[in-house]
Amino acid sequence: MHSRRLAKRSILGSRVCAPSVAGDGALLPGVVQAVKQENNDASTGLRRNVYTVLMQDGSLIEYSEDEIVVCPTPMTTKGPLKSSLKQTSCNGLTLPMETQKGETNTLASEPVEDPRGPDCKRTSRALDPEKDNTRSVSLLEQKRKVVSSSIDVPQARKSEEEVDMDKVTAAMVLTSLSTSPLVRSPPVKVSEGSNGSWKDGGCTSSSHSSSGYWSWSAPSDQSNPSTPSPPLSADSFKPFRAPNGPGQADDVIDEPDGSSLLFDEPIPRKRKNSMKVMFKCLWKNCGKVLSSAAGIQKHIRTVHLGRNCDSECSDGEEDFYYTEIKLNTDSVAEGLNGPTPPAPPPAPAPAPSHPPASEPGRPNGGVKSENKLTTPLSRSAPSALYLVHTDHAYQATVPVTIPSSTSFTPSRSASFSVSWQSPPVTFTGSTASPIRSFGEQRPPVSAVLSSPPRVTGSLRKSRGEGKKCRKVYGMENRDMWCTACRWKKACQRFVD
DNA sequence: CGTGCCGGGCT
DNA sequence: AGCCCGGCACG
Repeated sequence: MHSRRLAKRSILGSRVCAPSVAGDGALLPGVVQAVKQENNDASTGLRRNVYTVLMQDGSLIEYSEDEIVVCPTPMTTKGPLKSSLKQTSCNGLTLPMETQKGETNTLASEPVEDPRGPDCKRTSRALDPEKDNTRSVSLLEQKRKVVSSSIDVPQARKSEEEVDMDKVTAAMVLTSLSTSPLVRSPPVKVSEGSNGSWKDGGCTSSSHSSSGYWSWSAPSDQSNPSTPSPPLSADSFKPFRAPNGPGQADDVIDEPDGSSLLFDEPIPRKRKNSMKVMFKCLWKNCGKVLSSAAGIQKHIRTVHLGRNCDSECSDGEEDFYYTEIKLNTDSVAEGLNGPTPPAPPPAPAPAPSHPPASEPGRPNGGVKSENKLTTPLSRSAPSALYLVHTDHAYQATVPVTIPSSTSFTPSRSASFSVSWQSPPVTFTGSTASPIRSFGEQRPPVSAVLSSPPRVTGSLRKSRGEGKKCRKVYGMENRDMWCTACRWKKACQRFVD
């Protein structure tokens, strides 16, 4: 677990400057693509890191850590490409100018030696495991700044464990938001070369997040008591993805309590959380549902994006075209076997009106059988969505349109705001044109007024129209009703 | 009038 | 909190 984390927060992707091959002493910018340790001093057992640096000209060169230095300024402040969406400040070593301009943030003043810098712990470990290298330190510090200036991290707090979890959580949010695989693995594709293609750094975030509205109040701080919407569970972060790669360890970590948070809604839910995660293609008129992220990515890549290369040359664009949905296998089963299966609604067009379900974006292994789940359940994507809906009873979800331009490159210079409270995820600027991809998106307005759509006190909730337990099971089978129905409360099972 | 479910009472 | 039910409102 730890080893994984280390890898996750590694220096990979860092911008550095390294002496040119020409040997003229000039320092050329590059991005760390890989790090390996070499045991080149047998006597002392000293190990040194060797960084494989992707140079601006596209060449890959290995340098020892003494040879490279942190690149003082980003080579590019523009054209962050897709990375603009990637709020992964953790991995984000690319930082917007503003952040670097020594704005004194809380952490900057922290002693560098302190390995417990809230957000850089891992980074530091990964970077500088066992030596005291000033350059490394400076690199470190830079990173620290990056991170801390992007995210407001409380300085002193809780136990280390908690801190850890928080970080994990935060990372989760970021990762899921980023919906980018680039974050996970060092890009192999380098062609764009010198300019603006250092997507790996991927975290030019803060400049965009300015308009962003990050409700960090996540699980612990549900500051909006009147919000009926499900709280931000650790799970909810994952949905978007984190299929393969570094995310794994953390996913595992969060799993246990994530599920409990998952349905933390006013309604009691007795049923076990037997969820199945599926990935649905959001491409217009497609709606293909696959059981693995890899599968759906591949599908999108090949079918919609017309790329034939494998995941390695993916630039992550696929991520914007699919969403994760959660199937409550319980309900499904029940529906299928029960007396009167809850017929899926007419399914208004592609209505991923809900943020992709929340379930550990657990790496679903490789490309599994793509049809395996295209069975009863998945075949009807609508029903899947339906189920997703039912889990958020009171969260009147209003399908919305997002202001989107025609650009196909999803997140270029996009700014967005996200509120975990209720669905609103709003985009400004160009977004993926094929349908809304980020789950629920609403017009900015509603995002700002984060108060969820709720029936106000006096207004009685208009009665549901769908079948309810009573109708479905009849009075004689009262024991089959959902508890709410039994108690004459709003039915939970067949939510409209 | 049947039904969904709010509000509130009881345990 | 879990359970139950009177009674209102909606269709």
